[in-house]
Amino acid sequence: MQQEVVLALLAKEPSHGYELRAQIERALGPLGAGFNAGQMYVTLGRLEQAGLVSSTREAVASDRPERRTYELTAAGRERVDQWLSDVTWPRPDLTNFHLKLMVAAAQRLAEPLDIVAAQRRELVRRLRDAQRAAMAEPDGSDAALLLEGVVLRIEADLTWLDACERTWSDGR
Amino acid sequence: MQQEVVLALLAKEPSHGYELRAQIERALGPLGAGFNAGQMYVTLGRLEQAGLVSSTREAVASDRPERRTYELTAAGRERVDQWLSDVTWPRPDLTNFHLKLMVAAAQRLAEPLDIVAAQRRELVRRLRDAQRAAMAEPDGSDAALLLEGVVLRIEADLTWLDACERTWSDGR
DNA sequence: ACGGGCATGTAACTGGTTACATGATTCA
DNA sequence: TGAATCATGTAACCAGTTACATGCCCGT
Repeated sequence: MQQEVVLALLAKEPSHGYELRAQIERALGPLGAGFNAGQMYVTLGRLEQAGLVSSTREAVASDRPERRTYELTAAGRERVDQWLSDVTWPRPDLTNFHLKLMVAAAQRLAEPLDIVAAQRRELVRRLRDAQRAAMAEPDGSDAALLLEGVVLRIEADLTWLDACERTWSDGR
Repeated sequence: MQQEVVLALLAKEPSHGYELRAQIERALGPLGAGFNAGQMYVTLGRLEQAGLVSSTREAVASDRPERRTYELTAAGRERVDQWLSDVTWPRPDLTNFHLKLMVAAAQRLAEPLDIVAAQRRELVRRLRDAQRAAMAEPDGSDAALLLEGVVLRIEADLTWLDACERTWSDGR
């Protein structure tokens, strides 16, 4: 799990690995599912190594198994502040698909238009899934907002596929 | 550079590191700029290690400095075929930003709406840049098509930011 | 007795990225 | 002579990801 995400969650309150993982799965709804449990501990270990978090072994009496509580250090808090004011944003990477079309065309291994069509089928499928998932979430919830973003993205990508089709259907 | 991209280019014709790098920069227009030269050779080395490409040292007579030509192996060609029929697509990752708003709100370190505003300024800036770059490219060129995709994505993200603003401005 | 949830961890792989080093040729 | 271009490489870092191992407690 991304270090920043973990730090972000710890910014709210100290917690332990298992709980953090559960929080992510909860907070992200259907999108947060399916990652390896051990990952959390790898990440936490590295963050501690880097001095961004510190941990204390909790003596949990005759409670559940032993656990280790993590909290942000000063450096960790600073990093979170930085992160909050950071406006980087993942750059769209369309070059892969673009190159796929070019290679297919150059080699005559596959019709570019077929590739576009296959990709569109996939995105339409995902769009449907995302819309369905969105409807399952209570209106105005976090998950619903996230899913709205996903839907908008996919729609934009589908529009781009249309443009690809237009460009590749005449000439080339 | 992503292994698949390199394989894709080699699928067209055998080539050597320097040329591949130049091809990428050319093929992707303004988007392909600014990555470390040595990277190419790291990638090629790993691909060779994996048996996907093979190399021969070219004796280039009294031509330019020594160079090494790479070509796909059978396994490499198979991998390219696979890649062509592969319809995976990068999942939009909006969770980072989403979490940023949640943490900011929970901690009262920053106003969520300020964060949204800052992010919007950044994206508007990028949109402007992308549109300007698109106009500089000849109509119907590869680079123009790519940039159109970039523009569509950014617009979708801006629309999503509007939704974020709406959600976070009432209540919470 | 055992399955499932709680809880933690580790060794290893993978792949992108960087900083840095080397050296030839060409042209002003 | 010295900058620009052609050309190749390497050691190291960083972070995400996986497979796997361990062990407790609780309810059936």
